[in-house]
Amino acid sequence: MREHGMRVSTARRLMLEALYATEEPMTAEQVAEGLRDAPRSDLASVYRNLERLEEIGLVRHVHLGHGPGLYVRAGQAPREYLVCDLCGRVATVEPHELDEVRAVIARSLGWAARFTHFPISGLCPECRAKDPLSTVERSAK
Amino acid sequence: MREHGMRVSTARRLMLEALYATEEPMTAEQVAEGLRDAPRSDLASVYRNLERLEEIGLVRHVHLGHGPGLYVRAGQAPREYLVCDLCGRVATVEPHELDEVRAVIARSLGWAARFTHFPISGLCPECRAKDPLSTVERSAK
DNA sequence: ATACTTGCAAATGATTTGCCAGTGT
DNA sequence: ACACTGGCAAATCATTTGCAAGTAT
Repeated sequence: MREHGMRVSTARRLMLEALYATEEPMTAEQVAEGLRDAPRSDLASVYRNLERLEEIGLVRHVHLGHGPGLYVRAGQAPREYLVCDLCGRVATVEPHELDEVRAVIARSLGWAARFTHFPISGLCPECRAKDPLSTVERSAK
Repeated sequence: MREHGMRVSTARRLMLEALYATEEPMTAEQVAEGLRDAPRSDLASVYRNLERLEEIGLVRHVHLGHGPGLYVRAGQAPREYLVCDLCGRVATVEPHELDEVRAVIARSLGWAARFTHFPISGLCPECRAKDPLSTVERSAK
């Protein structure tokens, strides 16, 4: 952080601790809970800090559905996501599992796809099996 | 609509006219503008109706970035989207253009992917070329 | 006539901004 | 000391809900 002219405050330290303690994406609110012991916490500051930490590449965020944005620790090979439009299930995969998918997209469309910010959405294997031909226009909130 | 016990009001007719006049996804606010001539309009009603129309399959919605949700007319073969994390560009493709991508995802992961609700996000051909190795953690708002 | 619809006001949920006091360096 | 931070209150944006009055059928 220091390299970016940022100070190392307890709040920021605690936030990073919370975020780096797991791979699970969490809401700003959940990150704030990591500060509940500290003198005081405040969502506004948490949002401000999440933004700063994201700018310097220590944190990133994902949109996995209709809820609030989710924050995750950033890393060299960030995990990628899939969400089921029917049951809402979220699957997490290591980037290499999508190498082939990325290759096909690159070849056929010329885009360098990443599913770290928006997930691959569709039907998970279970719902796919259960549901008939599923027009699937209803999305699991 | 009638088949679903819904009444055919002018508001709804106008909303559908606005939505079916283009393939472009639009915000609830933009849909509401289609009613500006009518006696009065109201965003609350527009949202209520968009929800109903979505339930009966005449409308669907997409999330293409950080902004508000976008509504589009629903159809047999709904278009699918790609958005660039850097320049924000949105590309629209016909479903068949993604058949191979879908096939690979189905084979390797077992999911039936659709990019009608969440786009494929990543780097468009241009940004991909310009940007070096782009860690790309900053996403175009 | 009845039930579905709408406008309007107000509530929610998520996130942002302004401002001044607090504190790393 | 000085500039960056944090708390608090209030503003904003997108969307939802309650309710009484309006209107398709």
